[in-house]
Amino acid sequence: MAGPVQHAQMRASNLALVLRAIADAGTITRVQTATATGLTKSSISGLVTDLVTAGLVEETEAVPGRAGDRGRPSAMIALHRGGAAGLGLELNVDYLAALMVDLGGTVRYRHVVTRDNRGRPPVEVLEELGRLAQEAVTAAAEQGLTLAGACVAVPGAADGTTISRAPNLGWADVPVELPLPRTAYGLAIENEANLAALGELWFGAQVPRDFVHVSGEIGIGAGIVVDGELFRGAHARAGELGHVVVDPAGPPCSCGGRGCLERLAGLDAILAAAGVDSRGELERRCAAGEPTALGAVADAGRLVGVALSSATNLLDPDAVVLGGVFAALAPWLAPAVADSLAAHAVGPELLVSSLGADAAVRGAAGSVIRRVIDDPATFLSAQG
Amino acid sequence: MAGPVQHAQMRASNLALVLRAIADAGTITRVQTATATGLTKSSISGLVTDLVTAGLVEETEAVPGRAGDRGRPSAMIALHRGGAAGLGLELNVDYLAALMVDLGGTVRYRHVVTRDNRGRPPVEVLEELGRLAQEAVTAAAEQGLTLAGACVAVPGAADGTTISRAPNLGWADVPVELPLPRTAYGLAIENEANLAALGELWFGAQVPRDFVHVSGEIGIGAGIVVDGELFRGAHARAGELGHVVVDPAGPPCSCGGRGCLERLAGLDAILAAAGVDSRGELERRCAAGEPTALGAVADAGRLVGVALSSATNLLDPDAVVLGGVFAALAPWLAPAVADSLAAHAVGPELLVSSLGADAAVRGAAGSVIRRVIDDPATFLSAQG
DNA sequence: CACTAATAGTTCACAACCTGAACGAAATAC
DNA sequence: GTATTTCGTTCAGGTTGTGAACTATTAGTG
Repeated sequence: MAGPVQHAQMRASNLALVLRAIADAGTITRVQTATATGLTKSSISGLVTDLVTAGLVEETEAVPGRAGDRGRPSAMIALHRGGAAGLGLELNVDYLAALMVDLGGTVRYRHVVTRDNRGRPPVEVLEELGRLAQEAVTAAAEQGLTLAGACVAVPGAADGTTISRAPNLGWADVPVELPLPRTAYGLAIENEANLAALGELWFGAQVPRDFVHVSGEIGIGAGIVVDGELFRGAHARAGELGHVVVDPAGPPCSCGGRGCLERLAGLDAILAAAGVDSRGELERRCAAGEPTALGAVADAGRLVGVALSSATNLLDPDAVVLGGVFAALAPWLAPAVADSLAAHAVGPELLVSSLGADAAVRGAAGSVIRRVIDDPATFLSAQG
Repeated sequence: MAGPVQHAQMRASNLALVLRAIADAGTITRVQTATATGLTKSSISGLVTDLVTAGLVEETEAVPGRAGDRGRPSAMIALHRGGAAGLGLELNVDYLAALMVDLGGTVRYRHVVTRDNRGRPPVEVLEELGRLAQEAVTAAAEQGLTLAGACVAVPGAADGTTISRAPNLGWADVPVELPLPRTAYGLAIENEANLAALGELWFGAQVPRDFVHVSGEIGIGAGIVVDGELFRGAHARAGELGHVVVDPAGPPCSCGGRGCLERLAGLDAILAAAGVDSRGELERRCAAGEPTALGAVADAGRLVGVALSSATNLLDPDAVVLGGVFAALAPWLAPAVADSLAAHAVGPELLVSSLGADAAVRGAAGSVIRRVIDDPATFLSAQG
């Protein structure tokens, strides 16, 4: 599976193990770290020293100690929140965003520019995103943070550092290069629905380690998280919830099939059924208790529930999370989803996203932090 | 994620790496192993020595060499097929089976006893399975093979070494203990559909590393293989293809839902639609071109295709494999499955199981071999 | 206030393992 | 017969985790 295990890999693994133990605990002593990881005190000593000199971990002054107990008081260690930071960028249909989080997951910078990017030349949009990124880099420097890497969320599929296709933007095979300084982990590009799911995992409230995150927009996509990891499938095309068939006799879909969820319960379908032409108007009418609007949303909810019951039967998650437009419509949508989900599948909890539109950028920034925690050795060697 | 990496783990990892390289190559020299694994000649030397003394690897006399080239001829090493063996057992509704494979994947022993186990007391059935196992153990000894472990395939869910529920047998919470000698890996129990998928992966013809294997019987289950590993989900309940909804307005299912695939395309449903009362008779009528039977099978195939298209959209596999009864009915079923699959999803190849009813036992036996290859260190230390 | 007990963290000799270079082995080429 | 080439082993050297000894620091005890 993996490559050869040499001494360097051994060290790298153990550094990651210790850093993760520290991250999970928040604040912890060296001895506690030793018992948590299974390594000895001596090893922890050296590993922690390395992490401290790299600026990833710091000794906190606040020593709550084991008050009332004898013995030398323990030095508490924790992630160094002033050390590394991850830059998340988002290139979406109607906005650009940059967001930076520190090692502890705190948002240190946020800038969103709303503008319709359809029809704009890719180069121009990427240049604007580059300027946003540079402003974020400047802000990082001002705060004394070391940028560990960057990740761009895009509404489509990515392959390496190119956007292979982004249908809603009308883009295909657009290489992404941004004026960023050299960082330990470089630049990554990832689908926006996947990153939103990860954002929910890392920053959302009460989200388990196995769930399906539904990004309801004009299209319907899902990010599948299995045991805290993104599930991508063999060709990185997993999670196409929008084309799960909910009615074999239903209307034809642009994908060539019939009765796809997206065709019947995507935003366009809901708006049409409700007889309105904007998302804001739909929400207003729902809030006002307008029956046609409520009915349209409930109908969509039932179908979403059917699709999610299939997903549940196949993937066996702990929970299903409604995100995107579905999160905004949750007060009227969720009950119908819950009903039809409960009728067809056992088990999964139904949750509503707590992050709103920021989910994907936060997931992007978080993915950088995640890499630092999972592979601190690369960060150390990049520091020199 | 993993535990601490000590010297022993480093060794264990590298032993596995080398053994896998040898297994993948079939026959290979030490130098080739070094380049394949990324370890140095010196390391390979010691690692191979350990594997040879444990009896997992042997030096083959046949030295094809790089004929016509200068230099010392290379000694070829390969898996020692007379060394370790894995015992697969199957406890199913209408038969019991024992099957043994050696390290190279060759079947060294096979014994199937056909008998309806419904209504029999679990103790009695387990005793009979125990006798089958003992006969296999004797056969292993006679062939000079060292039993590395055993795995039992059951038609239901397993938890540790107990069958937590097996609806088609009417069993629940039955602990499984078999009179087996002490082995390196002990006894494992796993769902039959999952093992059938693994059997297909390891022993089937031309099966990719990402696929969904459909076990069509009275119930319909699926084994999901992702990157060569079984996908179990958060509660080991993944792959419930039988309860994917293919018609929200369909008839109620025993699970409480409506329009589940199993209710509409399970063996019982097909037999009812075809107006016959046995699987054999159904196959005869299909072979004879009887329109009602062919229609019933084709209808079921279309629904299976719909469910599989949903699975494909969610899981993004390379292929979909028809197994169990569906494999037997493939000549008449597969075209309908292929049509509806192609209409609703892009990509997956449609394959038919080549192993028949042996898939699960072979998967069970193979899972033991797999453990030997993945973790030879445990085998070494068990050998003493 | 000294002394003991207890706990945290560091240091250092030691062992396990991989590496790299040197070496021995076995064949072909001239 | 000698040089060349390739394979595999051996051994010194380096990196890393371990375990015991040691230092550091505090609370209790008389």
